[in-house]
Amino acid sequence: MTESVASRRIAGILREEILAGKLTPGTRLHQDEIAARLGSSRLPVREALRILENDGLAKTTPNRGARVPALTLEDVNVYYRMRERLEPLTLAESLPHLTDEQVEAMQRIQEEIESQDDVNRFLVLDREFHLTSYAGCPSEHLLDTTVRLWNATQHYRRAFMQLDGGNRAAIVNAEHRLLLDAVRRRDAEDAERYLTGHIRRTRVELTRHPELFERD
Amino acid sequence: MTESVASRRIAGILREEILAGKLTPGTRLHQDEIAARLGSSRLPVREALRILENDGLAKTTPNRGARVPALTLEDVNVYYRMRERLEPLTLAESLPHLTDEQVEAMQRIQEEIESQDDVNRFLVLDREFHLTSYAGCPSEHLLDTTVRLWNATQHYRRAFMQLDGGNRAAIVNAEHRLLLDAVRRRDAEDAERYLTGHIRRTRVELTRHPELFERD
DNA sequence: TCGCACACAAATGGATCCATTCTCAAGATG
DNA sequence: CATCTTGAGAATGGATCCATTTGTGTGCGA
Repeated sequence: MTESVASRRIAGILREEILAGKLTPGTRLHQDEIAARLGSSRLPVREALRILENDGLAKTTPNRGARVPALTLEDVNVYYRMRERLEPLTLAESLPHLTDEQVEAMQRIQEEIESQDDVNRFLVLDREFHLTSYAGCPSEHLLDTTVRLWNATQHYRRAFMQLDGGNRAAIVNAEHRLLLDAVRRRDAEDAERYLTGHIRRTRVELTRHPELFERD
Repeated sequence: MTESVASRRIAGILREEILAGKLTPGTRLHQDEIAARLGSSRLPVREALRILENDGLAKTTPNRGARVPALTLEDVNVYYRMRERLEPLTLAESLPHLTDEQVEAMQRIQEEIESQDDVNRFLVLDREFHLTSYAGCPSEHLLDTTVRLWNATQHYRRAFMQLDGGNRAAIVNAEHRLLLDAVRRRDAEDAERYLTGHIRRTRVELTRHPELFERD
């Protein structure tokens, strides 16, 4: 068993299911059902739900159980503006510690992004591209916070891409190319600028589609 | 009973004790001892520790229990730089929704800050001053993240103030006055600038005292 | 026919008990 | 004499059982 503690194992499984889109916002997370499905008692499930709550992937109400949070347009807008401010810091912290191998990995990921057009594959690769650029960040807490923001908004990125994903590939690729070049040069100032613009443009486009979100 | 759920009640009590300095970084959090002290079984204590972990006020290692995290100078430095980027956003979001009564409350708090010189009282009032300025923030998540950053660094602010708190009161008061004036004018640009400077100056001074932190 | 109330069912919260893992110290062995 | 091993004690992790709360459905009354 790779993960010795059941609660972390269960949290990991549920996290993957939520990020993969199998559990969508609004879905009720029944303790009994999850415990039976994953072969444990309800106790580690309860702890797993707390862990997911920390990740922003579950929201529990006392005596009323847990759900995958359904965000409003305003919620997602704020998440993205937090990302615009925080992720450039994460990247700047990471840059000096990034190895040449990691930069080459980003290069290969970007090439694969440009050579295919499956939406779900893009989501995986895009996440990998950016998280690789943060891999050198020496602050565990900053990195965790960054990943949390990615996770909490993952569903809405997917919904947006499935809406009209293809026609913006050229813009994304140009942004990634500029970002990658700045990273390769270890130029934090340029990298921060391109990253901020990348996140901001995505936010603006994403919030043009109110139909993707909960009503207030 | 004001708090119907035991785990939240216990988490609240422990949070207060940590913020008040009764439980210092490095302190081991024994499930049995806490359960006995607060009159419950170990189960809600375990959930409370998870809740505190989300707040950055506890860190649990599988099979080895929980401790109040002891931060290094680099950790606190990063926390503060996250604050420099995030809190101006929180304040800008809050500003349009702040009531005149809340601005007056900030005024009264600042006056009390200037009229006394007890370190612990200052810590409480300073926290109240800033959190009041964020009270209008419509995004629960952004506000929670902000409070988390405050909580996680609270101990080191106290240690710093107890070191040589008094002689910097004039600077803090000037910064607060400028911030309060910008808030009263609902001037987000000025408010963000003064707030960023306030946090940054505190970080620079704080990190001049490596003796306050864990060695790496 | 509509509305309120009571009751039953289902899900979560908490307590107790058992299993597992880690720590630490004492003793044996090279 | 140092180091590795082993075992006892203690603390955490997990399972089962019971209590409490919530939500829903049915039946009675107006």
